[in-house]
Amino acid sequence: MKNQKQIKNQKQIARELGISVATVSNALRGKGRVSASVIKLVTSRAEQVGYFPSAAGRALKTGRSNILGLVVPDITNAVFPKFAQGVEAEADKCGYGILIADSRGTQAGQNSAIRQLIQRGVDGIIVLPQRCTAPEVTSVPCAFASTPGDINNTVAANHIQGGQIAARALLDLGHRNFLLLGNDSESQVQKDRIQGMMEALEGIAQFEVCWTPDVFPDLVEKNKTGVTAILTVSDLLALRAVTQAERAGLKCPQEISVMGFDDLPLATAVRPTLSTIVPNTTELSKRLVAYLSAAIHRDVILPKPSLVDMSIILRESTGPVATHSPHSTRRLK
Amino acid sequence: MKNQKQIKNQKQIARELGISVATVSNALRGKGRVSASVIKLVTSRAEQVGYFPSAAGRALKTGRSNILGLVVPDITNAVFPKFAQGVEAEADKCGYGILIADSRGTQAGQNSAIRQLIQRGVDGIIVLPQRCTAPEVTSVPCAFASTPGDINNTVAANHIQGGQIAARALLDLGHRNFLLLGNDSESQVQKDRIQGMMEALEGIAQFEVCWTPDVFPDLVEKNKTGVTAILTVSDLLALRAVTQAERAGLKCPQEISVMGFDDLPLATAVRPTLSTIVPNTTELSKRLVAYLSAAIHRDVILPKPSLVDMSIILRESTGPVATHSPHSTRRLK
DNA sequence: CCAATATGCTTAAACGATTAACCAGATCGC
DNA sequence: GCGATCTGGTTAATCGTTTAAGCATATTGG
Repeated sequence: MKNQKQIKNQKQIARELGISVATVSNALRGKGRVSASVIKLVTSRAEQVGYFPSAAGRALKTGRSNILGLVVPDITNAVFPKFAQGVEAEADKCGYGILIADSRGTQAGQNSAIRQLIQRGVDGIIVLPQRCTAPEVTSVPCAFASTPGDINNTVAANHIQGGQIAARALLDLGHRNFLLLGNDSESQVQKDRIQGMMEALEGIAQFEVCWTPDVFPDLVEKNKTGVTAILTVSDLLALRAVTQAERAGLKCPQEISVMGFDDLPLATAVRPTLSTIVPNTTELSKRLVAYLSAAIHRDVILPKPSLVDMSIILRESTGPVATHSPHSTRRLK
Repeated sequence: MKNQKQIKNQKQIARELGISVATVSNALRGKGRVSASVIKLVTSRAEQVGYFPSAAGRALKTGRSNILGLVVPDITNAVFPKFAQGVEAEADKCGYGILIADSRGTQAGQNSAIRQLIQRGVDGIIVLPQRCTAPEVTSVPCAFASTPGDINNTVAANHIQGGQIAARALLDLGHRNFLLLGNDSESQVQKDRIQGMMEALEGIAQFEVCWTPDVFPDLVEKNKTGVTAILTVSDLLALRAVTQAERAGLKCPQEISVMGFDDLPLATAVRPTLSTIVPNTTELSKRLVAYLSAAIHRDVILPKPSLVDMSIILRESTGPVATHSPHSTRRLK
């Protein structure tokens, strides 16, 4: 019995049941006027033969593919996975699939990725912008998930506020002399995080900002000059700071506290585990998908960029400032 | 001047040029019989109005979407990004887009993800299987990128060989007493890696296998019993081993060598930088996409699973075994 | 009891690209 | 000079779904 005919479309179901394709379509979509009995008949038959509507056919007629594009500057960036997971889950809830594209770190790549996605028929695009590059005019709705300091921003994690709570947490622990570590002074995200830290420290504590694209500061030296807390813009930098410090005999957190950013998986794998600032990717994803969904259906266009606060996770790499004077030089031999 | 009419399709171009849509299609695709002059006319006009073929229209007619699905067990798994990047780049070269789906770590999730992708009209699917689960019968070609020990495997990184070269590198450095560290004894990938290590060590060196889902072994204790080298199944485990050892005053690599796996970004962020085993994701991606592409076009179906060798990167976390007896107890104060 | 409305379904026309089939005019072989 | 072939197109059908419009039959209001 050749029970599984290859072609399972509305036409086949219609023919088998002796009704028209329009009725099949209406019955399955719950539109038009179809009797309850026919609806039951059609749906059960569809279920039975394993029918599902052709994405291409539907897309052609409706002009919607139910697919969103996601453009990331660099997939291997450690922040990407959590974000992608959030977006994928949220999109899935709303009936959207996610088509990914890597902009390969350049503005040209970003534009070409966006064009490609449009040509593939996506209904909307979420862009994690590279260097705050201005979006080209596009024929589909586009959400830019950037940072507060980016003018093109649509929805963003509040990196400035993240920097602030990082600094405040260590102020609360008694620290008054900070080293602020970044590794890419061109990155708006990093600039915003550092800015937040500086805002919170200004007038209350001493601090020094250090951009370390290649050369890493001598932490023992810094500690001798009084630094007891290091605020970094990423868990990777925090990891480097912690391991470098411990290797040089500087105990973390007893002698020096280190704060990371992003809560990467490594944060709990390393000892001491890293205190860190974590973006609310779930909420971010929700707003991004909701924004696009609204824009696609031309319901409402939210005009102003919205910010999602970050939260803090205190683990082992941060602690109260040592009770003895932080300026004391320690065991000179 | 309303130069940019919204609708840019073949019909519009045909009308404007006074020719038929068939000729437009033929001219653009280089099929059929069209004079050189008309081809130039059509292509330049298409260029001018920014025409590109509708993905839905083409997909409907040709039955191909030029989109591949990618099912991953867990996007936040740190191995994913590099793999996704390779697949995306390779797919892009072949004219395919990548639709991602997260199987949320369960077999049910995996099956539902596959079904979803099929319903979205993908031409083929790449699956990173969860726990070596058997694939459902699918209506589209499916490539399983698993591990040598998986029976459903299509193309895989040779995790067994990876374990072997990890072990041999440390044997070459003089080590003869090993600790093998895994954290998920149900994972076929981890089992294969450990198996490779054991194969290389068997009869040559002493070793102990330790699965650490939660409790981590006391490395100082192990070192006292003679262990000088730790082989792990992941960079995260290696990171934990290194930092735990250094915290306990056990110098790496002077007193203990640690080998990671996968070459995650953290491998170069931590001090000492991690020696690690790195899969050739580029080659893997190439073979996977090539396999699917062939299967889609019903050209050739490669029958036997193929394996891609891994390579080793030696950094700071591994070194020659200490010249003094490894069994010596060290500075008991 | 008849017009108005509701119900349940069918017909047919899209959506945009592809492609088999056809056709007029030019060219060619012999 | 005439059938055969080639050239450069056109016509029309098709992919699978959606949806406006149409058309019976049944139901209701007054």
